[in-house]
Amino acid sequence: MPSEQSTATAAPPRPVRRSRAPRGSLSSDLILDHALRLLDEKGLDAFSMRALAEDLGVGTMALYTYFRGKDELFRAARDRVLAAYTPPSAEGSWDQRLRAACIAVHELFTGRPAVLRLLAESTGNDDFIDTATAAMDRMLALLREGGLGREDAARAYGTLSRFTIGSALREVRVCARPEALEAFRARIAALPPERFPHLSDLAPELLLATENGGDQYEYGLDLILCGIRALAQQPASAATGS
Amino acid sequence: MPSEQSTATAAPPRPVRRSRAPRGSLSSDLILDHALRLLDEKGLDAFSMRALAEDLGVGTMALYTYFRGKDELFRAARDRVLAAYTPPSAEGSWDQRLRAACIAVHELFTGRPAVLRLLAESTGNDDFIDTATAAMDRMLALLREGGLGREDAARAYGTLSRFTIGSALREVRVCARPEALEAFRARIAALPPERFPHLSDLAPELLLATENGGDQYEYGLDLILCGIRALAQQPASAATGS
DNA sequence: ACCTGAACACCGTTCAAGT
DNA sequence: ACCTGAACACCGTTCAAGT
Repeated sequence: MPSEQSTATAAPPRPVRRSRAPRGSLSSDLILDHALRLLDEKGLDAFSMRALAEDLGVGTMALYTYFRGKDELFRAARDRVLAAYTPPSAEGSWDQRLRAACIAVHELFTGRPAVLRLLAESTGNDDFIDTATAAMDRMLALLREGGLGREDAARAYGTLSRFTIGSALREVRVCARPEALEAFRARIAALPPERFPHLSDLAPELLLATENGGDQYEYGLDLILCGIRALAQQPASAATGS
Repeated sequence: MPSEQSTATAAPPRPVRRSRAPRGSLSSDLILDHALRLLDEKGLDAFSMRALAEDLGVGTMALYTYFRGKDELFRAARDRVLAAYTPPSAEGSWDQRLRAACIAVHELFTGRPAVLRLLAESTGNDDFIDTATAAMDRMLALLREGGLGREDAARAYGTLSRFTIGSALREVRVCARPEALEAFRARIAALPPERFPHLSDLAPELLLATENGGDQYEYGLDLILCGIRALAQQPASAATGS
């Protein structure tokens, strides 16, 4: 007789899994691997505990022996991604290194769209993993090395992190989606030029900027770094407009 | 006999609504009013079509005669909020007016936390309401007035909008939540100073910056404006680091 | 037309049970 | 201990029906 498992004559609508999953077939690491793959491929909205279990070929409740629930699983997935962060090699002046560090964080985020959304929506209530804390510490060190005062360093860091999250979010949600880009193009082309003269006039440039998401991040980063450098050359904290 | 409605002797677990809602009791505007109130009070996560219907005292399916579904209702709610935007009065130099316009947008967003999340998660596939488009056009006009080239104006606008969204998100998710602030305080206090020296050293300043979310926005905005002003004084597009 | 409840196909999670 | 299915309390939405 063929080796293929022969008890059922033809598979009815039921899922493919036939028997109990063997005892050691699961682990938190394996679960997280599949969860991140599912998240990257299908997106956060399509993710569910049931879908993840099916992807693993186990019953839904098997997941609950490794994670208290969906939230805990998501936090573990997020930490797994953050742990993968490796700071860029330290070369050049303090601001060049700061620039490189920000870009690395931004790339980490855009590379994991679903995890970015998790991060953006987190209330910051939970502990972060060491690598994330270390990255933060390193950026603060660079800002201090540049000569910024205590308060300026703290606030400049806040500015960089807010811009990085906002930027990565936009890239993931629109720049990286062909349909979204196409919709943007159509919308901007349909605008009545007499009511929105500048928008219509700058349409090609706006489109180009939207298509090249990564470049846009670096462009904005440089604007902020320009302000930070100005801060570094002043004795007191002052970046007020007038 | 008392006036209170007398058919039932004692109300069983069922909801309070007793009879059919009268014919004209509903309207898209009324639905949106309640939806926005619910969204602001309970948050996006607690919102559901069923909860909204109960809040309105109608059956769930009544909502579907006014909106095709949840997405359409959310888009209408978002547009209602965006339509409430009134640009600040035009006074001062171009950069002062740009600053004021950004702050107004930021305040609009932080005032409607749930709608902000909707906006941050939107793929940008859908049309925006006129007021939002007009605000965008006005900002581009100011950047051009400042002397920025076509490409610089487009990209500077992108930078401002990315920072504004990222900043508003952070404020809504952590700065405005006492529990989140408290968690942040506890976390930062528990950090081993020998491993994260700068983070520990700057703990008070980081906390202060997190508590004063709005100030943090203006601080970062000024950093970006500093970069934009530098751009305005140069002939070609150049904000590169070195 | 406007509003309704029942039903369908989902979801996260609890619980008691199998091995 | 590890894994299971059934069940519970949700969800958005379709559908046929009432007025």
